[in-house]
Amino acid sequence: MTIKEIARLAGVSNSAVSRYMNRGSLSDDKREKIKKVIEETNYIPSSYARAMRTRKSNQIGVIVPKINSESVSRVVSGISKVLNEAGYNFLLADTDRSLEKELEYLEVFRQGQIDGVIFMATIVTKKHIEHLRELQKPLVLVGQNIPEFACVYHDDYMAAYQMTKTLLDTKCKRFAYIGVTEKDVAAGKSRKEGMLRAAREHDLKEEDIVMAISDFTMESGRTAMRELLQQAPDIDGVFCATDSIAIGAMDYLKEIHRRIPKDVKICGIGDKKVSRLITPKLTTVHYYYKTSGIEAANMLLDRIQTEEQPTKHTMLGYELRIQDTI
Amino acid sequence: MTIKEIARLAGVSNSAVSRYMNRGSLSDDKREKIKKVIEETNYIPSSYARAMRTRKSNQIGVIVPKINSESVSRVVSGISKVLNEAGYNFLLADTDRSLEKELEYLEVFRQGQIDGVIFMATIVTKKHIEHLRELQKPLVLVGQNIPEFACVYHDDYMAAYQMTKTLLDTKCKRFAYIGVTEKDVAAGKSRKEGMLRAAREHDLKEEDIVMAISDFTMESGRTAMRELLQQAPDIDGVFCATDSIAIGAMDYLKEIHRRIPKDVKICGIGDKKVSRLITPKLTTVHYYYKTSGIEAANMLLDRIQTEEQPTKHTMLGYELRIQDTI
DNA sequence: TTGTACGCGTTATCAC
DNA sequence: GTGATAACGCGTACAA
Repeated sequence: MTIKEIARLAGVSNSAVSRYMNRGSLSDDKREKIKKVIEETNYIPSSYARAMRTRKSNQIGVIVPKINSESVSRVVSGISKVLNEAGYNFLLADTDRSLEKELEYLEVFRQGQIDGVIFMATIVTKKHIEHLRELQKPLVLVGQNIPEFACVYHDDYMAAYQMTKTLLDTKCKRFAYIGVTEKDVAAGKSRKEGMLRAAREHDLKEEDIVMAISDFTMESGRTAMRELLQQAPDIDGVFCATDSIAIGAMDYLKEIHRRIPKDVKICGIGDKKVSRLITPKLTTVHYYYKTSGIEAANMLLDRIQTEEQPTKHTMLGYELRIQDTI
Repeated sequence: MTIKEIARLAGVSNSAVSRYMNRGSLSDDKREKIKKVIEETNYIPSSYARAMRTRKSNQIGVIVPKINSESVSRVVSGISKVLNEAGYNFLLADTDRSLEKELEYLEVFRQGQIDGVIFMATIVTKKHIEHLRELQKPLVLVGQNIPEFACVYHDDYMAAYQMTKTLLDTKCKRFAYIGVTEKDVAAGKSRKEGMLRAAREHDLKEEDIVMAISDFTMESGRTAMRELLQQAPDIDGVFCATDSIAIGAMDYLKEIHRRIPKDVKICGIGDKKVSRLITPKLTTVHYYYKTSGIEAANMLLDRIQTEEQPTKHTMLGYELRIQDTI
């Protein structure tokens, strides 16, 4: 069924049918005729032709590092909610934490039928910046603060500062930090710097702090904890850049029968659901992941609908969740 | 940049450029000329025009009940892997467990630029069947077994049977079951029936079993456990249809100081990551969620590429994970 | 191998 | 308000 056939069957012109489907401005009798024919034939306009003609797909590209991760899937859930209500669909690109795949998808989305892109960033290289510039489509970053582009992110620096300060206030003697690569500015660099500020305020020098770099898995957090203890067996306070790391570290501490929080205090960032299920309950920082997805999607829709927008930066707050590991 | 302009700049015809972009059959000198012009101009063919012309979008629609759920996000991760490697993108539709939204999305995907659909089903009503029939596009269901359509699902009946049997073999006296609505055939009906078979084999009649219906949340599992204990305080064995329910139930049991597994034995299905993190570790059944996503995506690609396929049904096995709650 | 010409289905433009 | 017609950009049958 094409618009042409409908027009023929209804005894009107193509344009009349097109008007019927879109705005209006049509006499009532034609409207009736067309309505009847369309109902009889179950006519559906070709979204292919429409997209080609209007250069609008109503599709958003969403790039995420790992969909089967709690924080990411919560962000996506927020994005989904907003976009759907606005009549948009979205293509999900899961990069499995591969920087190359991120670049590839930016390219795919640049070439494809995509009205805008939400990019949940981790490590942002120069190449990333170049690709983002070349995108030439409305864009919002989630999770990282890049001045040049519109962003939604959390206050990692202050979150880490407050969490560390709270930990150090409990007067632990030997303080350790397990972070992630500083190439990830939000989770790596900012959180480390926040932690360092709190340490300084407690008269700790950087060289007094036992530190390790982990990746985003529990297993890696576990290993880091083990290695730190070999280096400094008297550790009695650990701040971890993420909950997964903290949970992995706790797992090891339990295994070697260190009591938490009596022997070792520990805390993280992210407030994963499991934090409240394990024993003892992990002290952590709540992040508004779903909200950040909602904010990002709304921001993107703004940018799509009204051009010449200034790049907006939205920084979300956080909330300390003091539980039983501190 | 259009194909026409490239042709003009290279001094060849449109079709030569088109041939260059697609198959080949072109003299080397023209090939060179075109290549040069394309590189200079950064020409990218319009995916809109191409999609319209070929009626292929290379886009798959994926409908899921809740993306921020561990099992669902694992399935999606599997789907993503396969589709991306095959050069497909996918639109993710998160229905938040709303049956209406499922129907809406089936309609959106029917009308839209979609080459095929993967539908992760929960409750399949007659309306669903109708919509699925009307879809007229390659389709694979995940998680439910509907004879009429291609499906990938787990052996819920046997998984529940084996898990329950193992639980009852530990000789608990008062057995309870917390399930989900039987409208969900896979998680509700099949698991219940598997459970019942094991119960019968242990000479338990259906009326001897204390039962409750929960939804898919921990909170609901917690409530169900509390209510069951009011009804039958001597419960010493609980089989839960999902891990989330079991974890919620455990949370309540711990709160009222029932020892697990000494006072009450408990187990679930799904093998969520957290099952191994809580104390005691939950005995459960491992499901191959990511694999089911991979299988479904491969099956769909088959159906897209070769028509006149018989509807295939793939049932995946499972693996008992006997841990500390039994 | 190469180029011409047309079709895909819609929306936009412009006369009436 | 209405209808003919021109784009939109690509792929391809067909003739050369």
